[in-house]
Order: sequence, then structure tokens, then C-alpha cells
Amino acid sequence: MDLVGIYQCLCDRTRLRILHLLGQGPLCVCHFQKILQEPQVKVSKHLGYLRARGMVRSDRRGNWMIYSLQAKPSRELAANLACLQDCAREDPVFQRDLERLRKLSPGFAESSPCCRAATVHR
Amino acid sequence: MDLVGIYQCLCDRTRLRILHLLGQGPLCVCHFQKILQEPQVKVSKHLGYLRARGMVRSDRRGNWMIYSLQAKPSRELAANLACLQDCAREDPVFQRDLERLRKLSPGFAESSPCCRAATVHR
DNA sequence: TGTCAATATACCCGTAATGGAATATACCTG
DNA sequence: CAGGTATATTCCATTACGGGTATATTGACA
Repeated sequence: MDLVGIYQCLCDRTRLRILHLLGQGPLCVCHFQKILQEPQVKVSKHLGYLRARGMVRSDRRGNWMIYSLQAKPSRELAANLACLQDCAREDPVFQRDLERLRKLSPGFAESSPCCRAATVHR
Repeated sequence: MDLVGIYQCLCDRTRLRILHLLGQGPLCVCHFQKILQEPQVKVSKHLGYLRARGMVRSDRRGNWMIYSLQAKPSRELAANLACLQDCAREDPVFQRDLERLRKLSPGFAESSPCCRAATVHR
């Protein structure tokens, strides 16, 4: 993906919030729904947009799809994602998202059972 | 302008090239036309887009409009413009633009008579 | 196999963006 | 004022985007 493509991914608020959150580690769709408080179809479509452009990858884990940032980002992509994280540090919306993320699944970052903590898993 | 607005400005190839060039200093529309090799209306409209969003400013100098980057960019804007300059260092299109810029008006960076060197100023 | 939960896709609509052709505006100069 | 140059704007067609509703797909599990 070239530089323009990167910026096209970044130029929507929902996608920005998604990418910012993914900076913390992999997340599944239900997490995004809860943190962003946006309808499922909206979250799913933006994730699809990012995946179609190679910005994120998705892995199925049972019923859930786990999204994560591209493993080997280009120099350009890495630089811009770092810039995003930096800019987000002062933005209340991004910070609130981080708060919600921490409340949802403490210590999710490495541990895999993504949706265990967030959903009623009968 | 918020972060999304910044990325919206950056998500078009022509605007990216314009902003990259403006990193070298103020330029007038005719310079952009010659360097980008794009029609006048296209250049002018993208410049208008950037100006409407406060990304660049314009100053009239006789017949010519001199465009320059915003004097006091926000932290976010400054960070992203720096990131752009960094990414452009490896991109042949951006580098070719710089080449053309240098050929057009050597030593323009500080000196003001923007279009003196580039146009036949009878 | 049937049902349920999680996610994705199809379809539709309103809006914005892009680009070109033609025209308008602003300024300079004689 | 007239004519020319530089730039902006208007109009138009095309396309992309964002969001919503409804529906389809996928996998788990009884």
C-alpha cells in the first residue's frame, strides 16, 4: 500500500479509533463494538475496508474474528501508525477508548481468549 | 483542524505532492502546474481545498498567488507533515518533484520573487 | 441436523470528492 | 479603458464513501 492508500485508511474517524486501539494489541469485533459504541455493521465494514487494503489482518477463533495490525508494516506505515499513537495521546476520544479497553479485558494484550472476559460465554 | 481533517487533506495524491513541495518553502500556482504537470484547474482546486481547511495560506503578489504552509501548525499537523517529508524521501515521485523544483527556481527558498525565474516576465 | 451467536455482505440512499470544460475574476500594463 | 496573464469558480458527470436495514455466512454446540 502506498502513502496515499495509508492516508485513505486514516481519514475516517472510526477507522482511526480502530487503528489506535489495535496499537495495544489484537482485538475482536465485539470488543470494537463495545468500545466504539458503534453498530456492528459499521465496525465490520470499516474493518473490512482496512483488511482489503492490507492494513490489518484477521484470524478466526471460533465464532470470533480477531483483528490485528499487519505483522510487517512498511516503513511508511510504521511511521504513520507511530504518529497516530503520538497524536492520540492528547485526544480525549482516543483516551476514552483506551479506558474502555482496559475495563473490558484487563490483561488481554498477550493472552488469547479474546472474548472470554467481555461476553457472557455460557 | 482535527486529526481526521488532517488525514483527509493528505489522502489525495496531488495534495500530498503539493504539501510535500511546500515543505521546501512558499510556491505559486504556476510552479505547481509545472512541477506536478497537472492542469491549472486541478492544481487550483486542490490548493483551494487545502486553504479552506486551514492547511495552507495564500498571499497575492500581483498576478500570482503564493501558497505556503500554515505559519503555526498544531502539534498534530506538524507531526504529520514531518512524517510526510520523511516518507517522501524514499518515493521516486516526490523526489522527481523536488528535482523539478530545483530546476525551476534555484535558490527560491527564501527569496521572494517567486515567478521571476520560472516565467517569461516581460 | 437444528439453533444460536458472531460476523460479513448486499442493497439502497444521500452526500462528498474528483476531474474536466468553460467561464469568471483579479491584477498588470500600455 | 483594452488586452493579456494568472488564478479561481461554476457546471457537469462520474465515482467513491459512509451509514442503515435486511440478509447471508460461519462456526459452536446440543
